Formats: sequence, C-alpha cells, structure tokens
Amino acid sequence: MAGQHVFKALADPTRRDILKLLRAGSQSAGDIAAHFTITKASLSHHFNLLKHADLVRTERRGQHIVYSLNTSVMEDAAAMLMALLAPQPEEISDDT
Amino acid sequence: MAGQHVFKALADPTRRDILKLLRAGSQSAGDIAAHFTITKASLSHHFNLLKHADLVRTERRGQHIVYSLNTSVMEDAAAMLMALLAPQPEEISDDT
DNA sequence: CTTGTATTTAGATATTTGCCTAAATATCAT
DNA sequence: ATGATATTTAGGCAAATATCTAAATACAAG
Repeated sequence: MAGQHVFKALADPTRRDILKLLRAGSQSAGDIAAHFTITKASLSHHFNLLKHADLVRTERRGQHIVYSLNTSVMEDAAAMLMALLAPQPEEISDDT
Repeated sequence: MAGQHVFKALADPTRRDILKLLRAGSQSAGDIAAHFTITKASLSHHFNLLKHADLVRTERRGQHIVYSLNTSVMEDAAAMLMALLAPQPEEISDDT
C-alpha cells in the first residue's frame, strides 16, 4: 500500500500546507485557495496529486467540491517511515 | 527541525532504497553502489541529498567513505507525519 | 436556457531533477 | 613521487514539476 505517490505528494511544501489546513476539517477548493497566493488552477493540480496519493478524498456539495484528509494513508506513510529504520523486519516491498 | 529537505530526499525511490540498505548497517559508497545499476556519480548525487537532509552521516575510513543511517532524523520525519494529522496542536512550523 | 459561481483541464514556459560521461580529488601502496 | 582504487565534482541533456493564462465543465438560480 501507500508508496511512491504518497512520498512524492508529501515532498511539496504547498501540498503539506494543504494537508495542514485540512487537519482542522474539510474545506472546499475555494476555501483552501483563500489561504494561498498561487492560482486556483495550480492548486487544482496539487489537489490532483494529493488525490492520486489517496491522501485526500473529495465530495461534491452543490457547486463546491469539498476536500478532506484521508488520515489512514497518512498513518500508513508514517508507519512506512518507521519501518524504514527498523532493522529489516523481512524485506518490506515499497513498490518503487 | 527536519523539514523540506527530508521530505524531498524521501521522495525518490533510489534514495529510499539506499536508506533500506543502510538499515542493515553502515556501508561504503562502493558497497552501496554494488546494489544499483546507475553510475556511482549518480549515486553520489543521491548521497549528497541524503546528507543534506541529515538522513545519513559519513565517516572516512581509508580510501572508503562509510555511510550510516541517522535514525533520529527518520524518527523526526515520521513524527512530523503523525503531527500532520493530529488536530492542529499549536501550529507546528515546518519551515516551508 | 442563460447567466454567474466554482472548479478543472489544456497548453505554454521556466525550474528542478535524475542520469550520464569525463575530469578532479583523496588515499593507499609501492 | 607514481600508479591504482574510491569517491566526488562539473557540465550537459531529457524528463518531470510547478506555475501561469485561457478555455472548458458542472452546478445553481433566475
């Protein structure tokens, strides 16, 4: 599970900031955009990567699209990091 | 602490594989290189990023340079991930 | 069904990244 | 010092990434 996409997604500061925002609760794309200076189009691109990594989920609510954290994947990622430093348990395969 | 450099460093599969190798114990650049198909020059570049992120430490031993894991920074990174999903404790500042 | 608001997609550009080859540096052994 | 081995640095190129503007899509409201 998890893997390359998650780490790539986490590598960008803007995307980590988006995740931080979502800790406080779900927000629409527009609400999130209000916190950044880059265009909504650029943010939409970041949303896509986060979705691809399954770090966030979306739900349409009228004209808005509401983003929310997928905490389990974040937990998995943290676990993978910890696994990365345990004396090889049994060759964990992180789909490179 | 930790921050941007760590996440960037972890974003690459080759670098994560290097870290996995080092779980088993310190190894020289050459020993590590034996596990990869890319050139030693390319690996050296990856070593640099890992060092910059403080994920690995180096020690010269004769003509060899021995790399070892800096586990505390990995732990910090995992902790930052977990922090990323806790309901904002008090606005953690991850030097973007 | 036309207009307005929210969001995404498309296409272009600049920067960054990962890889290579060739050359440089460092240490060891003679 | 000379030559051999280990590693890094420099320079260049192709692919990936982050950003933008402009256009397209989705929904809601008249």
